[in-house]
Amino acid sequence: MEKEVTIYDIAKILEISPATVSRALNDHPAINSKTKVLISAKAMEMGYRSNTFASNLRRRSTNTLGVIVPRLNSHFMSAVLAGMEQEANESGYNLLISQSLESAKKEISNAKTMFNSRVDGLMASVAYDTETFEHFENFIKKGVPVLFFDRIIDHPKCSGVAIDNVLAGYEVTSHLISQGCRRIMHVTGNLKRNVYSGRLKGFQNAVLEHGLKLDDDLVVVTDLSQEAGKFVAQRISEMEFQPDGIFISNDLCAVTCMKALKEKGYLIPDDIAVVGFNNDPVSQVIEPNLTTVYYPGQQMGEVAVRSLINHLKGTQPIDVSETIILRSELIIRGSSTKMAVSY
Amino acid sequence: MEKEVTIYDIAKILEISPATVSRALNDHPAINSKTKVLISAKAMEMGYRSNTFASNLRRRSTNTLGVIVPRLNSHFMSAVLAGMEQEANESGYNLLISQSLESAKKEISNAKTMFNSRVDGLMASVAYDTETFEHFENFIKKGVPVLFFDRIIDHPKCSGVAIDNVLAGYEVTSHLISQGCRRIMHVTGNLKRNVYSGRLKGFQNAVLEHGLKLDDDLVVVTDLSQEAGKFVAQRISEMEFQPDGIFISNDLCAVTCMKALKEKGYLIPDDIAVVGFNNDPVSQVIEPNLTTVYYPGQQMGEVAVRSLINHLKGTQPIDVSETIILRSELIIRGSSTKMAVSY
DNA sequence: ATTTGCATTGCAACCGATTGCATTAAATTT
DNA sequence: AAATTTAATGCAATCGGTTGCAATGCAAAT
Repeated sequence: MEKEVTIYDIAKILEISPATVSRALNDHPAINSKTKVLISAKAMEMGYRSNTFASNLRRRSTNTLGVIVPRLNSHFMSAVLAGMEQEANESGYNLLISQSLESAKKEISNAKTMFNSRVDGLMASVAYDTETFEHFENFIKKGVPVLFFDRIIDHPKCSGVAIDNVLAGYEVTSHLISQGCRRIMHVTGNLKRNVYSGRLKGFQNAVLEHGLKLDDDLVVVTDLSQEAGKFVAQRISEMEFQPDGIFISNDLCAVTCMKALKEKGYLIPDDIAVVGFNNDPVSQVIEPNLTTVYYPGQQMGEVAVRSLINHLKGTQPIDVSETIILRSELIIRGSSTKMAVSY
Repeated sequence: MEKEVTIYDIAKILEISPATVSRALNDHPAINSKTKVLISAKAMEMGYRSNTFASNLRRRSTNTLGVIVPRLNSHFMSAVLAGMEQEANESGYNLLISQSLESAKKEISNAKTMFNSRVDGLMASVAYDTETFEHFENFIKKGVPVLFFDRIIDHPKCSGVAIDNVLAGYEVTSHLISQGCRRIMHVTGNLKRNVYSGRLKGFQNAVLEHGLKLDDDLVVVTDLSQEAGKFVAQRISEMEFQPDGIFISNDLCAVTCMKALKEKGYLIPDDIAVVGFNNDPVSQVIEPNLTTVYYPGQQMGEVAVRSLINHLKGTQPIDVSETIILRSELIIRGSSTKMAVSY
């Protein structure tokens, strides 16, 4: 273990005060530019590196943003994280990432860790079964901005970045109806989460608006896992009045369901049209290709970080929360395009 | 912004010294157990939270592990990260994650950030075009352990976690040969990276061992992107002596290639058998399902963290580097199973 | 020549927890 | 009862930057 070079070492060698060294290295305006050059050259030469802790301790900020996501290993989330990382990195912030594994308990524990690590800001996409808000309240009390993304919680003091899930759900459903579907099933996740309740809402709006009937049997709440996809296919095959269209709130689940339906002999889209959500790579591999909703994960991550940093820098007042709605896009592919549409 | 509670506040109220408070909270053996109870109760009551920076500054350690990956948004990487996060979390460590986007330059800059953040240990999977080792050298000089995973660099002072790529490449190729393939193409990535050079080596070994001919035309170095998949399909269709099997070192690329080949009228596996690598979800969606090599991302992440922490805790001496080889598994599916094998 | 103003730099007190060493009180031994 | 351990706590220095305020020097203004 080598000894670290400190600003005191530099100061001693150059016979100036540590304060000047500190200011010079931080490009403080009161320092003569020649002195700055001299100091930074020496610092470089001596292999100096700033001690973040000493700095953080004194400045009371960490230059670190916390992120809590349900799962790291989903196509969408990794896109979000990639965007966050890129944007944070460009602004000189670090990212502290943890996953709740869809458990409220772990989310609370993660939040506590982030809190103790004194992150400057927190970004979270909440777990399936999160009910309370208490673990975020601490941050707000201390003036640490909290921003939700994708799975957001509506709170007057928290910003949010999401898509218009109601609209997306509405568009998907309208599309299915325009393709001739009259009995559409909707497979969704925990309705506590805005993403799922919103899409359901959009689904219901579209169904009603087109004069179709809402049928409780046609709304299936699952965990949207691949197993759930198989389960849904099985359930459909056992139904008396089978649906002619399905809207599944997750591509991986939708694809598994399609595979199972195909195995049971259903023709897609003729017997049953299918639409997913997320534009996961698998949607372009399944035959026929899966109609889905694209929404920009990478961009969502970038926007979230940018918004949070604006708050931190005071560009945006901290007590003004904003909700940013990103555009989503229905991508129509073979799984929902009935060739002969008869009205 | 509320005022933070410090050990001094607790000390003042209880009329004891801050030193005792500090020791009590850290469960120091020299402190009376009744005093401990008293102090921690008071700390809890006052909403005390330890200031990590003050502590880090004094203790000269951060409880943080750095991770540098080529890309966050790949199925494999997110599995690795999920594993790392879980294991680190359980051991009380935080994760600082950044991506190089396959650029050596960004990797170097990321390494510098990690270095300045004084991570206790570093885990890295190197970028496509990384040539130098210098940016890791700094860590080693300071006694910070560096561990490579998946895309590893062989260095006497660094540990590594990976699979046996030579063996995996050998198994894939032998399998294709056993299915009757006699002219096998291998599509791979930058050969500077062990994962690709290893698999190529295994490929070559298998080809030679079975008395087949090595043909330079049949080894294609690409970036393994989806575009590369299309490109390969095009190239095959233009070849005079076309291959009857392809081994592509990445599932997403392989799947795109398969799709393109199917569009061109090739029958898979009968005209051309295809094998990928990684067991990405798409491999089970493409028709026919893609034969591939599974290797445990989540587990790789867990093992990496555990190994690093063992080094840190001194369980494992820091100057003893180890290379852990995880088992990979060939998963045979339809894309490479020629029904009638004729010898 | 004296005053005023500005540009630089230094002093010294923080930030909050940790820890070697000293101290005190209580328990044990002789 | 005196001497010696042992247990428990306190003192004060330390980790390395940061920053309000004071001090210095020199040029411009009066």
